[in-house]
Amino acid sequence: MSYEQVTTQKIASTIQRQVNRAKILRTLRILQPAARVDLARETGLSRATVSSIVDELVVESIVEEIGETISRGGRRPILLQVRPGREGRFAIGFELSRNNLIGIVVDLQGDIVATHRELLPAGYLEPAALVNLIYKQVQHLTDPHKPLNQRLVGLVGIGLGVPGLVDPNTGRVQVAVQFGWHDTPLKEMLEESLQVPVKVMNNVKAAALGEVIYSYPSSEPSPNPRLYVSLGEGIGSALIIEGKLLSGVSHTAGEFGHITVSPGGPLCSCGNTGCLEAVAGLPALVSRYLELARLEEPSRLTVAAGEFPYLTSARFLEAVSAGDSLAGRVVAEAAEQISIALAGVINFTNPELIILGGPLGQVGAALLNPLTLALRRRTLPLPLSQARLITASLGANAAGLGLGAMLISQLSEVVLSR
Amino acid sequence: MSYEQVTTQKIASTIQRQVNRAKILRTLRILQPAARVDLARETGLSRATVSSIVDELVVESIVEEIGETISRGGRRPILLQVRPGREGRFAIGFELSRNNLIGIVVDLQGDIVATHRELLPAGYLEPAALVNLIYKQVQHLTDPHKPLNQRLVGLVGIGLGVPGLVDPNTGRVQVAVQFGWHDTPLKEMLEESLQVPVKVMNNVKAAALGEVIYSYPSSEPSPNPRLYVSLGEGIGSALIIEGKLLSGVSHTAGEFGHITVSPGGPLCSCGNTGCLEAVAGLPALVSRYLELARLEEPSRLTVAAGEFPYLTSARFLEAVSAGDSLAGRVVAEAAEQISIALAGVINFTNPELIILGGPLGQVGAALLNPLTLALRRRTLPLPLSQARLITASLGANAAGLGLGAMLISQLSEVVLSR
DNA sequence: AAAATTAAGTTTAATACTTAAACAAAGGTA
DNA sequence: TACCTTTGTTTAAGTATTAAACTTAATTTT
Repeated sequence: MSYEQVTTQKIASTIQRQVNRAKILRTLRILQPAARVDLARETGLSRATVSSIVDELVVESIVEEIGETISRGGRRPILLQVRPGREGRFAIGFELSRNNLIGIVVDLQGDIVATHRELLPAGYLEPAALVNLIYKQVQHLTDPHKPLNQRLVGLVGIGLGVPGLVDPNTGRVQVAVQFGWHDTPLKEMLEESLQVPVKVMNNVKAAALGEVIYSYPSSEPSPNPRLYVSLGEGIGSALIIEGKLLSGVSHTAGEFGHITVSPGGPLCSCGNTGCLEAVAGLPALVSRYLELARLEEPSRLTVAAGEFPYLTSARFLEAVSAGDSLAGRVVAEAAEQISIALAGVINFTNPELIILGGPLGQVGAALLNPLTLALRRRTLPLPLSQARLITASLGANAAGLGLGAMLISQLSEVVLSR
Repeated sequence: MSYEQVTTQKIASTIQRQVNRAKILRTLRILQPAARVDLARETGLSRATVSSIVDELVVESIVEEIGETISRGGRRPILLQVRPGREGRFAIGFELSRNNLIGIVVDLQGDIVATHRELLPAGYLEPAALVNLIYKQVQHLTDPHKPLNQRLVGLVGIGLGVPGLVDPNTGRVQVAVQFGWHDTPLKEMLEESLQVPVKVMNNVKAAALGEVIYSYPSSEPSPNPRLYVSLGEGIGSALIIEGKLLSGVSHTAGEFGHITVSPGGPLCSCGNTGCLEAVAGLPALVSRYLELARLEEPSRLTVAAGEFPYLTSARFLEAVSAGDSLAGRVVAEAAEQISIALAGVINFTNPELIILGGPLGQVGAALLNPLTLALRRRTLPLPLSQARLITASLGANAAGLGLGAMLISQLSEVVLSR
């Protein structure tokens, strides 16, 4: 296997070495461009050690020299940087949704090097067919100037975000309703096909990782919780602590849509009553809009929203953005309900950052204004004052970026076994 | 300072050494009693390395040889164990409450070696007075057979649980209403007085640590979330992941009592309406009991609960335990409300263990039966099926044990700087 | 312009650890 | 008694780090 021969990184034998390698790589990613002295000063290691490790990293094409800089009264420092693009190390993150497969190449600097979007054929998607599709996309996404058998050189791994319940440790998709999958060993299949490490996880969680990592670029993972909430047809969330996702025993942590916000309220698909999703998921908002319209202003039904059976979530969101006052009211009502669940989670986790994503999460002021007002009522002052509330910014790239960045950052992490 | 000379542990210089030391100590604590071979087999280290590190640990009186065991066809293995009692290393955990200061000595095996309970003088307690009290208790709690200036030899550190808002990193008590403290640097004061490392944290969180650690004794910290909920006058909780407490940006994580469970319900002291604490805190239950009693069965007022002004939380709980049906109804109503908040947190964190503590949390079936029924309605099936619900078991020792065990376990942890 | 100084990076010698392999100790088995 | 096993220790070789010396290459001073 040419891949293994060329890129298998010579495993730094001692833990000491691994720790120092990781330290240097992390420091360089933050300080870059920087000289060996800078790394020595910042890491506390001797210049000799830094030299030795940097040499290793250069041989492994993880780091490169980019010329000298001005002297400050002595030998010129040689500037180093983490190697950008597909010449160095890179990772590919994929997001699978009902209709699309989006692939994103992330380099060592965390930048996007290439993207590819592919429409999926309608109908049932076999796991094996997906593996094939990804195999082909990987060819598209890798360096076209390299010969085919060299394309995977430098690929650290690939990640895949799947809408469904995934065990991120085994990479098995336990349930993916949209595709009718049950206990599908996607990680295994992909690793066999591509011969690179594969990470499979839930797509919302992958998106959360992306939004969180790129919300404070190039900084260290924070020890404080950061929360990502996705508001759309369904409502989900993810909590990230020290750069790691909270997964839970059965990998369902982050379940946000089934928090009870209206005890005794409408019946939810889960069997409980008054779940957030049942009152503030997009389908519920569309129904509520139609209900109010029929009651109060039947004229609207044909103007902004189209005939009764044709009001889709997308059209509803357009109406909100266009400033439709009735739609605005519906969103404001939803904000009230969302605030109940969100205030609970803010009180409970005391996060430093909350990122609102998903179609509804990104409609802007129509949601944010009533939501922040309601949160002020329902949240304890201290945790609320520490929580920055922002809107997601990566769009459809979030999951791919999250997975890519995660794989990249694993290069500068040390895992102490046991 | 004789303390420093005798016990300062010769800092194992390299990271490699630290990691291996920690690995061996952790393994021994689990396998004990065990021979050097066993440790080598289990840790994957060579017998030579194990010998060298064990020798070090014996010199530092952390480990001791306890004689030979039967041969299996060769030289007899020499059994080792972590040194028990105050001859080896030990830690002291204190819990401060309104009326008591409880101190507990925990040894390397996690066992209680000594305890001391002291009634606090009524009235305002100066921080300096507390420091003095603790200083004296430490004398009581250490080995009476040793000369005074040798008593602190082997003391790894002391911990203190305080009812109030504490920054566990700086050890400053930000607010402790019961004692009228504001931004009090207790850790600093105690370290200056005692010359040992001090950890100060919130008492409920310390109790959570204790209950969680001792619920699965001697096992490794789980990567899955474990939740401790304290139900009493106030309602609080703590979430523990990988053996570490979720603290939050402003150290208020775990706030459970101010989750909205009854939107538009009764006004809470925090300003919000329908908080869990406002409807299921003990004062609310007492009021509710009196309300129902007056309405339905005025005769009870003089029987089980005493005259109107004399029904205390304690008496109410006695009535519950005695099987008073009206009190049972009140608790069942509270269980319904608690289930709303708890279901939300179970869905959100997907814990493997939930420990109910606090006076109300431990009343037994009167709470557990309606609570488990309600949880079944409000929680998603998968997370619920994975969550084991148990009752706290350490009583007043929980916080002290938690702090002691935490300090002890830090001996076998490696912190990678930066 | 030569000499002195400064700074970056490399080499070297000393030190610290780990490990495989040899060895010693102390038992069993045939 | 001879031989094998197992535990624990010692030894020699290999891997890493570091302080200090050294090299390289500039700037500053005289």
